[in-house]
Parts: sequence; structure tokens; C-alpha cells
Amino acid sequence: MVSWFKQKKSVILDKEKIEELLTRGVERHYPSEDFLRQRLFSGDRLKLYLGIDPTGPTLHLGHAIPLRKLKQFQDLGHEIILLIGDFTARIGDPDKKEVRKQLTRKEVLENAKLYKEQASLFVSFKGKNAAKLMFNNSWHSKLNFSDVLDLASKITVQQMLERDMFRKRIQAEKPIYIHEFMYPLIQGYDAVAMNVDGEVGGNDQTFNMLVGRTLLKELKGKEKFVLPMKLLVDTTGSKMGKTTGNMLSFLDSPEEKFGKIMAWTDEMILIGFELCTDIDLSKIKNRLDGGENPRDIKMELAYEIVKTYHSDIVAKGARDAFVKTFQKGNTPNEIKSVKAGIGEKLYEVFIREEIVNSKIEFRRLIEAGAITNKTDNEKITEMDAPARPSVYKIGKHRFFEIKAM
RNA sequence: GGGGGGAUACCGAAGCGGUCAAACGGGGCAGACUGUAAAUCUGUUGGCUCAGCCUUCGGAGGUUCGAAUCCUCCUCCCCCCA
Repeated sequence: MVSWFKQKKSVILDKEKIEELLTRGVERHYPSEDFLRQRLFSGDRLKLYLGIDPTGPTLHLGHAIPLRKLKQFQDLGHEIILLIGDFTARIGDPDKKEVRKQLTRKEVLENAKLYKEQASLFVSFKGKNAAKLMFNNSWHSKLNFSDVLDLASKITVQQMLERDMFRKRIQAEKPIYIHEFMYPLIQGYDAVAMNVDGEVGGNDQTFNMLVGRTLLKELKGKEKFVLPMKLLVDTTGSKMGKTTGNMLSFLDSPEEKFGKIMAWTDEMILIGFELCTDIDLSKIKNRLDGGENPRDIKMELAYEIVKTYHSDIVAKGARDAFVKTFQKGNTPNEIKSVKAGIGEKLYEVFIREEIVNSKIEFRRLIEAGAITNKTDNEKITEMDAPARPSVYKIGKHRFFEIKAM
């Protein structure tokens, strides 16, 4: 009883903060918003987690959104866990089109290496309410076939088939392997293994998170809340997916991050503020409605986001670089520099440095008038133009400085 | 186990003996327009020693002057029946 009293005291019951937590960026609430509100006001210290599968070498902006939500829970004194899906990543969450290539344990661990460090930009792994880092291989690797059967008996095939990924596969007459089919079950078991009160994640994870909810209810009689977050997408739906390549990576340079955000459509400005900053949304909305140039508001968004990853000064620098390069058409301060030998042709250097893939690709760029020598302010029109020590620009965004060897 | 259908470039999808490096759509890249926006329009999207040549249509053989297209075997997938 004593410890229970202690826990009660450690949780903050700030009404405003709780409402912000319940609404900002949240797509839905399971089982209900009121359920979670009651839990938050009950004074209980809740245990919740965010699971990330280390399928790629770095976190990206999409991960930051639920991480920020996790942070809000942490700030209120709740117990938060960042779960690295080192087991689940090997299977891969089923994709709507193809069977994923299975990763090796080594690849997965390699990917996960920087995750904690990157996640600590948002949640704290230090101090008195430090976030915990867990790995789901530690329990999944111990389950045997009999355990798996017990779990599998809690979910029906019909329930599993509700997953849109599976439906799409079936519709497209593409194979679904049993190990993929079991993915939601495996991921769902995480909630049981950690015996949590809740989970946050992207809206695309709703199905998996709900499987966890079902399992926890079946096995421990516990009502797990599930908080799916809105996804950062443009009006057409899925422009920001990592497959399309324009997702902000944590490892992008500040300038790249700034530029990528500026390339978002205007319709994403408000959702961008909602999901990636703490700024009051009503003010932004008023300004947008008031006819202010969306570009300027987007610049602020880009600045705010870059600031969360780097620092105020760096964000300002990225903004200045953006203005200088794209609004005034100058050369950015920091550009990739490559060496060229005497007598080397421009295409030879570009191919060697993998700036272009082939000679014919270089030719196409020449023919399109896409390559400029910025130092001489001259368009390159000849295939065999020499590689001069100058700054070259390909298209709008790519700058290279060639230096003599 | 039986029967039928299918595997085509980054993805989807035409082609079914020569005119096929392969229509069309999406995505990518580039150009115009702009706010590096978005939308739109245009070009381009295997490689090279570039009016030509080489490699590519699941894999391996074969038929043919000639194959993505026909035949054989293999691998994989889907559907229907049991």
C-alpha cells in the first residue's frame, strides 16, 4: 500500500497538459477517449510503450511523432518504454504488396545501434523518471511452439484478415506467408510480455496495437489503451512515406531537413505544426486563414522542426542557407566537395563520385540543360567538358565543388 | 491429389515469331511556370567506343535466318475442385 501511495504522488494531474496529451496529433482512442482521460486523472502511474522495428539504419520524422507523444506521458510522470523490435524487425510488418525480405539478427542490431541516441532527442533516458529501453527478442526468442499455439488460439483467422494489408494482398492475388500472417500476433505479445497499460504508435500500426489489446485482455484481463497518432501525409495520401524517399531522416543535414520541409505542400503546414511542434495551432490557423503568405509560415515550421533536432543557431543557419540558395539563387555554404585529376572530364568525375550513374545519364542531364558551372555561371553543353575546379549545380538542389587533386 | 491461369524494365500493366530496349499509367530525374512550393505543361527514364553495337522480358536448354513471343525441363506464385 505504501508504494501505491508513492506512485500516486509521482504523477502530475495538470488538466491542460492532460487535454493536450489526449488530443494533439491523436487520430483515435481505444477503447475511448474518456477511458484514457479517467486513467490519466486517476493518479495511477501508467506504463506504456512505443515499439519501433529497426528495419532501417535511422529514425525518421514519422518516428518522431509518437516519440513526442511518449514524451508528454513521461513529463506527466508516467513510465515509458521504448521497445526496439529486434525480433519483429526480422520478419517485417507485412507490406501491402510484397513479402519482405527477412533481415538477419546482425542487420537488425546494426540498424538499432543509433536508435536510442536519436530517440533521446525526444524522450529522456536519464533522471528520475528515465525512459526504459527494451528489446523484444529477449522474450520472443524464448517462446516455443507450444507457447505460440496458445497465443494463436486467442485470435481468429477472420480477425487477422481484417488487416488491410492482408486484404490488399488477397485482392491482388499475392502470396501471404504464415510467418507474415503471424506478425500482428507476435507484435501484440509485446504488450503482454511487458504488461503495459497502454501503447502509442502511428495510425498505420492500429491493427497490430489492437491485437496487443486483445491479447492483454484475454491473458491478463487488462484494458490496454491504444493511442494511434495521425500520420504526416499530404492531401493525396501517401507522399511522405519512407519508400518515396522524401521522409526526413534524423541523419539529414539541417539544410536538407529545412529544404525537405519547404517542399511540402501548403496543405501540410497545419498538420506539420500539430505533429512536429508544440506551437499553438489556433494562431497558425488564424494566420493561414488571414491570407499570410504560406511560404513564410512554412519557413517558421521548417525552422521549428530543425531546431528540435539541432539547435536554435543551427536552425537559423539552415534558414539563412535556404534563403541564400533558393530565394536569392546563390551557392550554399557547405557543399559536397570532390577531387578531380588533371585532364579529367566532368562526366568521369561525376561517375566516379556516383553523382550520376552512367555516362548516358550525364548526357541526358546535358541535353536537358541541367548542369551549370556556378563559378563561371555557364551552362555545360558539351559531353566532354573538362572537370574544372569550380562549383557545379545539377538541377535545382544538387551542388558540388570540384577541387584539383 | 486433379484442373486452369500467371511470372515483362523501379512499381503496375500491354505485347504473344521479325517493324521490341519493349505501348500505356504511376514513380524517379530534368526543363518551363513558381514560393526549391503544390497543381499544371514538356522532355526523359538499360548500357556503350552511340546513324551502330552489347545486355535485358522467372531460370536452363531447344526449334528458327530471326524468340519477350513457339517447344522441353526446372523454380516460384495465384485461382478452382478434392
